[in-house]
Amino acid sequence: MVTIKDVAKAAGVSPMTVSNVINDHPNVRRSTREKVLEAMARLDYRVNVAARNLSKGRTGTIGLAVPEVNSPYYGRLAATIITAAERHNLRVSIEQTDASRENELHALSLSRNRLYDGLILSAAGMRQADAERLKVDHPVVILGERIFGGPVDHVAMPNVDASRAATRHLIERGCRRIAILCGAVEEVDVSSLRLTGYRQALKDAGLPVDSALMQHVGKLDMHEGARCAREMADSRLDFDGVFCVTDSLAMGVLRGLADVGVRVPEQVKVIGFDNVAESAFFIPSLSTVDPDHNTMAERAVDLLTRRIEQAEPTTDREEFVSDFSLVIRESTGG
Amino acid sequence: MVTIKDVAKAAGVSPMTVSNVINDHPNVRRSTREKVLEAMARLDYRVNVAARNLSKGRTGTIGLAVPEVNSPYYGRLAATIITAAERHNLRVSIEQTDASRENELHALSLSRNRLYDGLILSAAGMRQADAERLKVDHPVVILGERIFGGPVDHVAMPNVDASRAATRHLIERGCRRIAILCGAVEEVDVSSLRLTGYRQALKDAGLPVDSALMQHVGKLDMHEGARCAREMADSRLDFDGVFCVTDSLAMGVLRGLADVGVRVPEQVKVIGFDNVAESAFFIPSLSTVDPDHNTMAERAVDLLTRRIEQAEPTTDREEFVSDFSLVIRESTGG
DNA sequence: ATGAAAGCGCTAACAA
DNA sequence: TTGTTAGCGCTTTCAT
Repeated sequence: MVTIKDVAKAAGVSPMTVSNVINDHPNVRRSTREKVLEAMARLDYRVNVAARNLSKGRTGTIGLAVPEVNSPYYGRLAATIITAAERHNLRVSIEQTDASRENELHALSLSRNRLYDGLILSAAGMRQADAERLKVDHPVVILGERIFGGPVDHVAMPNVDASRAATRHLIERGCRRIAILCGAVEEVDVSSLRLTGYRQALKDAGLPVDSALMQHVGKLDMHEGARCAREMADSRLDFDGVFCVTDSLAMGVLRGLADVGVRVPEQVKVIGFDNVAESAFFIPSLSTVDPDHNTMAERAVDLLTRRIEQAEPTTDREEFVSDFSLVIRESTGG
Repeated sequence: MVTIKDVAKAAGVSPMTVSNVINDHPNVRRSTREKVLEAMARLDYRVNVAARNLSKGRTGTIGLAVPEVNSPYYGRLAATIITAAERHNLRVSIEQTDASRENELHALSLSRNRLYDGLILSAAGMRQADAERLKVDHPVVILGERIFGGPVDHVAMPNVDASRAATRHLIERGCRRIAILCGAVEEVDVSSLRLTGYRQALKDAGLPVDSALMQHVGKLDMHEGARCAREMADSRLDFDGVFCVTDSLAMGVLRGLADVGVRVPEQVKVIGFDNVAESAFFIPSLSTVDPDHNTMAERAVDLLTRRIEQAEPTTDREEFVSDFSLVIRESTGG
């Protein structure tokens, strides 16, 4: 293993000078720099990042805890975050939490073990009551709709407004009996917030809010969407529109409705939330809400790096809510 | 920051004893262990992983270089690898290469920087001629169909056999003019190998190999699949079956054919390769090849950890090819 | 069973 | 501009 000392010896300088060259410090004479670079190349020297980290008290890595990386939504999030982190010269280590509270807390403790310089936690299992657990000695940015006003920076979606807009769109397209597919509604989360927007839109339009039209599923995935859609149709529930709180659910619904011969958008119109890549290619293509993923991911990384680089901890907290836009496709009549 | 020394002082023992406790070494008296554990808890001590890594010459992290994490195929691969690595107490740091040769070589150099204990490289840009570049001083496992017989362990898919089986399936379902959608065929890669299987199946069945039916696209993604399918239909190419070398391409093809009013499977049958999650939910659902992702990912991690743990480097190399199965769905007539 | 010494490879702070 | 010193927090080795 070639060390900085070996290079120093080979170049006839001190280890410190080699370090200065490696780190592009200004006070190195051009000729010295060249000598050192030549020696580095000749010996095929590589910095030992562990040693540098120990010395600097940094790891150069941030953690990203998401429920699962293999989903259109979190996959895209992870991809964007990795790319954004690269620009700050940070690597991203991924933790899959399976949306469990315990695993999310575990990810927090890993960041406390100084494995990461900071953690981006996409909370899906923790509750508002766990907010205090976010107070760790390393920077944390939280993503998602489970914890608001916590002790750390937070990036969220415009859940209520966007859901209201999505539902309003269905109404404008003539739907009068609009179902919503969401998860269990116990406390503040994706489902409860989007349900609120849905209710608001109905109220705005003077439509009744019928609890028979609120369908609660176990997981917000394609399987559940398909199953639920088939059940709704089989049970002869009267509905002409469906707002799904995620695109995965919505794609499942499209499949489920096709299974039982319900035509979309002629008989039932469907809209989702997330604008995942596949939604444009589904048949029919899926109308949806685009919450500006890129900005969200970049904002999260920016907030985190700001905290990492900031010398003294401060108590100000930033709450960032992204913009959104409606993407109208075939599933609501183009 | 609480260090091992602080704990030692608090517990009235030496730092070494604390270290022994942390690492579950046997030679520690029970009472001593308890004292130390108590002190650790009281001071809220956390090991400094960077320091441990420097000392041990390990990082506890492996690198995973994939073209992009936000694709159904690589997302699933990443998810499975992260889970498998967890079982070995390894974290996974993800590098996105965008399938570029340069970025893949860069990932190799990062692993040389001792950032990772080892690297799983899903090669999509490197060429057979680059095989020698895989000879680095840290363990590497290569995934994919670009480099065979290189200097490192290799995990691959049963490309030729599986493609042959997929094409044969189309023939058995009555197709006689079967198109193939693949990328540019310059050297050994996904496209060339699967094209070989396609040719073999045609030959087996005594069908002519018509180069007009071989469609080459730029990227193996949904956009290109849709575009190509529309062009094939618009150009009045005569075909009654399509074998797509990836599911992403195939989902695009389903969309493209729908755009121009071609019915699947009645007029044209379509089969893909990968069995990504979405393929079961597409309308029509997509027949495809399932290459046993889990085994592949686990095998890759197993091979890598074996190398990491092996004291002396050896020159034996393992070439692992996964099993496959055909998944028959609506797009080929159920 | 426990501890002392040395060092992993690097960099911050200061000295020359 | 360059070099010296002194660690970063941990583990390995060897002594006790």
